[in-house]
Amino acid sequence: MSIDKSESLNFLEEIIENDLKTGKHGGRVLTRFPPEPNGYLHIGHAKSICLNFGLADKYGGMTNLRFDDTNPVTEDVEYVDSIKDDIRWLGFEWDNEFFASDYFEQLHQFAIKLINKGLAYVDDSTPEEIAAQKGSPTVPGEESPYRNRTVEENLRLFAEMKDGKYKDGEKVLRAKVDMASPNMLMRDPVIYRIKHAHHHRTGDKWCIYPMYDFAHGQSDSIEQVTHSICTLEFIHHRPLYNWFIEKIEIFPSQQYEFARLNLNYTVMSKRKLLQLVNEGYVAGWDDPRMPTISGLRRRGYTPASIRDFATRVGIAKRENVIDFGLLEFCVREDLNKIALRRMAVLNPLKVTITNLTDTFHELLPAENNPEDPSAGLRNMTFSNEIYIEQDDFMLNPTDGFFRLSPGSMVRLKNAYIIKCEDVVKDGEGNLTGLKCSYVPESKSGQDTSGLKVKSVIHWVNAKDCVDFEVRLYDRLFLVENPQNEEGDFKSYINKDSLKIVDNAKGEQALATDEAGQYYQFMRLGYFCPDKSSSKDKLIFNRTVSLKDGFKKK
RNA sequence: UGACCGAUGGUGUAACGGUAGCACAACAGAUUUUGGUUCUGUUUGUCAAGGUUCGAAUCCUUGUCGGUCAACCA
Repeated sequence: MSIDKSESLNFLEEIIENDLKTGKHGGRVLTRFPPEPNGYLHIGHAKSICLNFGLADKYGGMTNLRFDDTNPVTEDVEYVDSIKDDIRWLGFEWDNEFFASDYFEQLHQFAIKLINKGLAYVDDSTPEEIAAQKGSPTVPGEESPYRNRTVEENLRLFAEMKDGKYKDGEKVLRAKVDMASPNMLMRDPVIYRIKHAHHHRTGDKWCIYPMYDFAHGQSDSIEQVTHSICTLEFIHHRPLYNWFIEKIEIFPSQQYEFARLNLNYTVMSKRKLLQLVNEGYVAGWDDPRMPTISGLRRRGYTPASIRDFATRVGIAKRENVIDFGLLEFCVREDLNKIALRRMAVLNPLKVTITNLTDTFHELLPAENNPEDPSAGLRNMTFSNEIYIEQDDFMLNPTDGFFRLSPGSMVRLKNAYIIKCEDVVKDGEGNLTGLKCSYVPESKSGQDTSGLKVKSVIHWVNAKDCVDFEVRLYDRLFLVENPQNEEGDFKSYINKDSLKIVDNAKGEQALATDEAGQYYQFMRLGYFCPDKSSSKDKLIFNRTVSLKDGFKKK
């Protein structure tokens, strides 16, 4: 718990530091992360997780994980498990694991207490009638004809609701607040509804379930959460949150709101992400193009890079759209320090070294990571037949292209300088290979040739390289803000967001490295094995390309 | 024709009445056996109009613009 005056604080840190200073809650800080188990977590949740756990960590507090499972029809244990996996993978461990459904008994008692205080009533109106009673933001609501039932009648009816005497939708319990409030949420909100549905934890014990507003704040209060942090759209719920806590007379947790994360070229609502999954636009919640935590993990993002991103985007109350490039910056920065360097060629072009015999074989040492000498060296094999990248050769080089072209020289990374002597074409005039000579005295680290070349390119030994598949990903959407465009957001999906390269060639180490590595394929980008990759069929996902300093016109 | 929240470079975010700073992006240069990394430098900003004050991004007023709210979702 260090409070450094010179560091700038976000508004939540200011609130907490002020609470600490005034001794509120005896200096205790308790936050919570409250997902509903009805979908997978996404990068926006990661921001919230980092915020809640980060704040507790910074100020010596604790964080609970609480599943907000008050709607059994959309929730499932599959989601509970994935959420826990994702939080742990991000690097956080919660102090307590709770479920709002743990509190159904207490919540039920709270409802009875409100009825007894004349602050809640059973309403027989239909959903349409209730909606009509609510009025509109500019027109005050009108009271339900059932609003003034006696306490005894409300108690009896509510008990009958609980006992399953009524069908779904037949009756609801409403809080008696103020039908004329300018805040729509205060116009006698529904707090309990009948759902004869099986709950993933309480089974068939209940057929009435509390609404969000009647569960969230009370759950915070039961746990004695001090700082209940949520996103901006809940700001209108705060008066209700406080009203229930005041009327039920329980621990005064307080709600604070911050702006949710928006990322350009993607969507960030569980409902929309679910559509992409269900309608087959992506391969699943963990498709590497998805902004889900599981998708980013499969794509090759590191936990550290996501935490760093969550810090860099900042915490404030204004709407924001973060450039996807910032996420890419964060992952490149992390991967640059830890990724093993390997050589791979995505679009192979055969090169025959003319002044080397067919039996020539040499081992050449190569650094595993120039940013980290402790990563050591591995050997690459070299022979008279290699593959280079097609993009590294131009028959008629444009201005500023300083790789290989007829007559030019480049260095093969960690190996020798070669000179392009001739091109090989098939019967139809298509380029099928190159003939190059190598300079024996130009060996990497022992170069006595005195030659200076403008470029260094990657390569693999054609005699022992491994074949594999590479999946290249691009942004999922063609427009920056798909949900703000006309029509269906799915019509803006980028059809070319996945490109499969099935004839990539890699150096032998790729076949023998232990699983689960983060790689940089030299000059190409950062890659990781896909979860479907096996010894028999290697498959790599491109996490992100390297920054390209060579801007082609 | 309501209520609430917000407005600082292209994008984010600081400055808490006293020099508008930082990061990403962009651009230029240096270094480089990855056109990567690293390093240096440059461009770009306080929504508007009034007011308070010696002094306003900051306080006040009005306006403008953006967001949110009318699920038996969370």
